[in-house]
Amino acid sequence: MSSFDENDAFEAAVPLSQRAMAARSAPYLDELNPAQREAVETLQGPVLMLAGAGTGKTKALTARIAHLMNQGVRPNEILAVTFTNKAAREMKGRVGRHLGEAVEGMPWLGTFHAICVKLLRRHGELVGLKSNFTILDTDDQIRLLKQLIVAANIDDKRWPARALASLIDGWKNRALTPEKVPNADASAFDHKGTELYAAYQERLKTLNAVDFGDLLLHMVTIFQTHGDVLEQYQRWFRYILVDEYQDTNVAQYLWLRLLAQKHQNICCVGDDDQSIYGWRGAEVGNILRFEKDFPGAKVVRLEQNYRSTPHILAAASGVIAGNKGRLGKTLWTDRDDGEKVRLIGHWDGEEEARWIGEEIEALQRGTRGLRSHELDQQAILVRASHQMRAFEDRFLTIGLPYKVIGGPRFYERMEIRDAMAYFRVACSPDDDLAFERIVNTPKRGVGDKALQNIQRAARANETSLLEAARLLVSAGELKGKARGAVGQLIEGFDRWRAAVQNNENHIELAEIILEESGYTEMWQNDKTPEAPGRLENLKELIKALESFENLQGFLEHVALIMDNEADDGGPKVSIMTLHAAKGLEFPVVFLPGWEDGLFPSQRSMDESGLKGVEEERRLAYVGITRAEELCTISFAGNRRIFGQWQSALPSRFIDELPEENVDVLTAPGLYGGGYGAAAPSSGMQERMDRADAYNSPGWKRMQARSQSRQTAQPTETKGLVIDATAVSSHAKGDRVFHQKFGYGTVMGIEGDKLDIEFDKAGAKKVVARFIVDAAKADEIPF
DNA sequence: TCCTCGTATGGTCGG
DNA sequence: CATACGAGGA
Repeated sequence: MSSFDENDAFEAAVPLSQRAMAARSAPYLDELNPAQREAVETLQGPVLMLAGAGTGKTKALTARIAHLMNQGVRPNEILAVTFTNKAAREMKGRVGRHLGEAVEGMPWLGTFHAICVKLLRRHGELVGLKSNFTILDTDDQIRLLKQLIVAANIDDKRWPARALASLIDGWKNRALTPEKVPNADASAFDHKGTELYAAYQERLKTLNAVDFGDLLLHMVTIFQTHGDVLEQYQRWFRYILVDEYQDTNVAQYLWLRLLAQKHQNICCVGDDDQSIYGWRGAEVGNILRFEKDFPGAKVVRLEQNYRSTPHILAAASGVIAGNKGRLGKTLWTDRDDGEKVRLIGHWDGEEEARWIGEEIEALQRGTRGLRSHELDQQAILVRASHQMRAFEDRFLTIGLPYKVIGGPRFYERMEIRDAMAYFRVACSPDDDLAFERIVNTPKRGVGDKALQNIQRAARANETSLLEAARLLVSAGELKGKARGAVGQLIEGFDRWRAAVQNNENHIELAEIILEESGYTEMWQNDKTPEAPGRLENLKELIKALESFENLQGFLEHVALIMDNEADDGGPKVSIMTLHAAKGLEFPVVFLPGWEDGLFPSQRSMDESGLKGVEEERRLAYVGITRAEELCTISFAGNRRIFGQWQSALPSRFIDELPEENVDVLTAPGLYGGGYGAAAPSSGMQERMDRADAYNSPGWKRMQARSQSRQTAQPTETKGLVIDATAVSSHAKGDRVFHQKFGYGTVMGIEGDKLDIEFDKAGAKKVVARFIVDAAKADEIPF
């Protein structure tokens, strides 16, 4: 990453300040280029570090922290905020390495949300919260809102809770409490929006709960209304660092400004070209306006890119140039040219997945005339998570190891949420939402009626649901089956709660809770194919408890951290969304699905027009700049969406790739031409012209085949002839063996694919020719 | 109260 | 295509 020549040149050309001289021996400074060094050494006053993709931003940030400490600043005087847990973790690790010791000493390095939780636990009473408030996730939030909508006699079909949730989130992102919602928004949600918002906040208060947006909103409110508290922290946090500043929303911006007002020692790092979170309230305006907000701010541009080849860089720059109102940076690199960005069109999404799979294997073996790359050096970045399926299907059938990053989250699985609900009630008995979730899970004969009874009693006596249930049980007001079962459940919670308070071993306790409540048993008795997997997940959950001191600590962690990173064994190809890829880099990157409507996404364009397209374009920029050596963009002419075949045109962003940095590939034998062959000798603009493509013979042929494929029963798919005997040689219930997944039982047959419940790997769909009878498994020399 | 089946309906992106 | 929900029967 670094070059000594550079530093020599710098030292010769630029007179060093005394401080720099004094710190000259510090190794973290020697590794920096001039711009990075300036950003690191300007400790006093506001600094905006405009850091392009791959310009060593994290390095500069961590060096700055190290430098602060070197100058005698204590770790707890530094407030360092990031957006994602991933970024926080990485920074912790890097700072730790700089200092050569544990970073326990940096208590205020974390995400906005994590830091706000910490503050709110201390000062929550100023907004009516007890310090043990619970944090609702999106699911809880929606269910709560739905209750309120129904209670207000509004048709929740026409006015869905989801819509209300995003409306309220939007207000919270803009730091608007119910009283502050502008009149212009009064007509929102059938003119009931503001009213429902206020009701929701009230409800949260009585539940002693907050949602994600509240974490910021409440802290801003406290800072604005309690000068003494604000001042305390202004004095405390002498130095503030903010990562990904382009992604801050208004509430976060206000929060930062309030804290930095006094000493103005704030260093914001960001890249306006990588602002991709507008949909959740991010305001690029915050970064564009920095110099106005903090007069006298020093702006440092990091423009030397250490990550990508010139072709990749130029392609990315070409695309992003289409955006207006940028701060503007000119990225450069001294690396060798390398490969051009590769562009290829496919017949449909499955072809695309097949081609990419083969390409990945070829690159792994090094048979493309290119450097060979292990699987963990390669990544597929998609726009929308549903695109991942095609790749998973394909990779499963060819046995290509992959991992999905940020896929369906572990903690969002039903069984995990259920188990967590038990833990939540055990820790805080008035967590009504959690109680409601599990009071009839497993089935205890508590139906709608019984639950309504409990809720009525809770309202009448102003108690939690648990206490209300206790009353009803002892008063004998619950009927038959429910009575004994609920009584038993309450006894259980009393016991478990006592155990929590006695600080008994929380891991054993968790197991006991799941055992005694009958929850584990419920899944053991369940005969659906998912059940074993769910039990497995529960074990996983128990294992996760090991790294925490107690249940409360664990619950807090889970509320804020939702990523799962169970990673076992060998190298794997990564599949993730473009959003999840921000901040990462890979030698080899595939960018599939560049079709208008998918990318840029139709929805984004419909909802936000030009602004939407610009954000999508930044997403394209982020995608391309993830690649170090080889970047391959592809699109498919046809894709099935909702089970319907739909044809699409290549993305407009493809037109924006500079011709001289792109190699147009043709996929041999796919559809005898198509885009690549339409006009091989002319320039790329023409070759890739969307109107031309639409009228080209290749396109027509694609259309025609698209029609026939909808109805036809193709005997040939994906260029491979299906072996009829392979299909018929397995029957439902057969024991079979698969090289990668091991032994399993055939649950169903669908053409050439078999639904198999593997003993170890769970339910999978696998092509028949990869399967042998279990009895014959030993004979096969794998 | 529970369970099953049918229908409708919807799919960015995350702390 | 997948899931979510409502209606209806056990």
